[in-house]
Amino acid sequence: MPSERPRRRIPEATVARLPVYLRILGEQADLEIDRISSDRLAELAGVNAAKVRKDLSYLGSYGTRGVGYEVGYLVYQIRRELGLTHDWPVVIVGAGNLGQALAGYGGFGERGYPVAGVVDVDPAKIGSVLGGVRVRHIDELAQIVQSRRVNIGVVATPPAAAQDAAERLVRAGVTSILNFAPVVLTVPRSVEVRKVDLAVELQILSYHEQRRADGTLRSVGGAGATRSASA
Amino acid sequence: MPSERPRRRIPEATVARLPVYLRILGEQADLEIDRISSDRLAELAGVNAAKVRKDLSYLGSYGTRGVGYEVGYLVYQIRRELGLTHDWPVVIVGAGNLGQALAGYGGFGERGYPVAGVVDVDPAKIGSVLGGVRVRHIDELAQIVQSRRVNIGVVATPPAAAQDAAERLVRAGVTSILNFAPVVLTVPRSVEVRKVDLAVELQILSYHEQRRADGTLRSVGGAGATRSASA
DNA sequence: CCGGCTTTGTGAACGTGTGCACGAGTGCCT
DNA sequence: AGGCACTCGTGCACACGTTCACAAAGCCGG
Repeated sequence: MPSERPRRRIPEATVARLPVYLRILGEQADLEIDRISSDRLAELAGVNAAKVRKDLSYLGSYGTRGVGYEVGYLVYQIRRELGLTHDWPVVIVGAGNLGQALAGYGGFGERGYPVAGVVDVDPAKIGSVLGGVRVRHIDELAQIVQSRRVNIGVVATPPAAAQDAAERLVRAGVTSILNFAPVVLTVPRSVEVRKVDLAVELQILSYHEQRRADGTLRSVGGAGATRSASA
Repeated sequence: MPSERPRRRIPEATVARLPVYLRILGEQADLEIDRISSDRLAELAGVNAAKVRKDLSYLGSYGTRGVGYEVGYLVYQIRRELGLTHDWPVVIVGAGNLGQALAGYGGFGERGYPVAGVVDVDPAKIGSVLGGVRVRHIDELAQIVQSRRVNIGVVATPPAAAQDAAERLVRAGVTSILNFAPVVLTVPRSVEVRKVDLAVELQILSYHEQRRADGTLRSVGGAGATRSASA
């Protein structure tokens, strides 16, 4: 087993697909399938086979021509590349509707992202327990981040409080933020931000519905072959 | 006021940014600001000014050289392009943790996406009320979709049930799906799917953290100028 | 051991998205 | 009225991402 790390830069688009491959490969492993072709993986992931091969080639993880890829090895490689060889504790800011749902979700910890803490400004919320974690005051944020070595923060506050939450996270030492609030966060360049915005997703869908409606001189019965769809 | 609709095809990347512009413009309108330059809008949206101008040019909505854009008119144009001139009722499949959070969220209806119904397979959940909507059995899905003219479905089921949920939605006549389950849905080409996947987002963040850690011969104190970050 | 079948890895072409730079209008001030 | 400062709209070049197509490489049966 080669311990080489080619360490080439992996394109963002590829990074975004690796988690999907990883999940599928895990499912295949559970089914005791230990070899898979790019064609099959592409089908399961809903993408083009050439794309799969090119994506995997960035890992330096070689498949075997004429045979395919070894599932277990691929899982190992992708996990390493995504930094999933150890846990990444996260801290959630905001114990409202969303914060509660996230903390109670449970899928966090199982997937390697244990909730190191939940904080809020509202004294009424402090002390209540969400998913096994007690809600603490936001002033304790820095202490939590440092003692638990947290790198990833989740912003689950109302829009008006999100920028402040982000700034506190950054000051506490967090370097990656997952933002659920519908606002554009301003942070230092060195901090990575990803946004999950329900309203944006719905509006993109309604744009397409709208377009569809405009051209509604066309067919009524939904024709079209079946295909796989990802994000 | 020109009633022309240039109706050019708008690039996907632009479509994904229009909702962000729209939200910002709405905030500006609330502040009684009725004119805005591409520079200012770019700053607030965390993007390049040229990109803003190019994006807006697809709308055919013209700004005024030397002055900027009229906020109200821009809002009107973007809303129309995104199909926000009328409500888009949505139906939620799955009344578990996530489905409950979504239905109870409230932000749906306010933003033009009223919850026309919530359905589940579990008899124990049926009848309970979420966000003013009673949970009904999944067999009533088609009836809800047709009577309420629903085009958009939300999949909030466990992974194993997601494909079935999607198929039922499609059969009922839904043409756009917002998928929260971590699976790749297979649907007819004519159906638009968007995915929101927490695990994927976290894994992308940890990839970057991982990379950061690899190169950790570099600075420790987080340097770097402040900038805006979007999705 | 050879020939045929399979599947990878990747060069090259194409399409999409980004950002600069500048011409072309517009409004304001003198 | 003329000049100046400002800001839009867009042509162009470049970067990034996707897909095709095929040579290279491995496996298997005879």
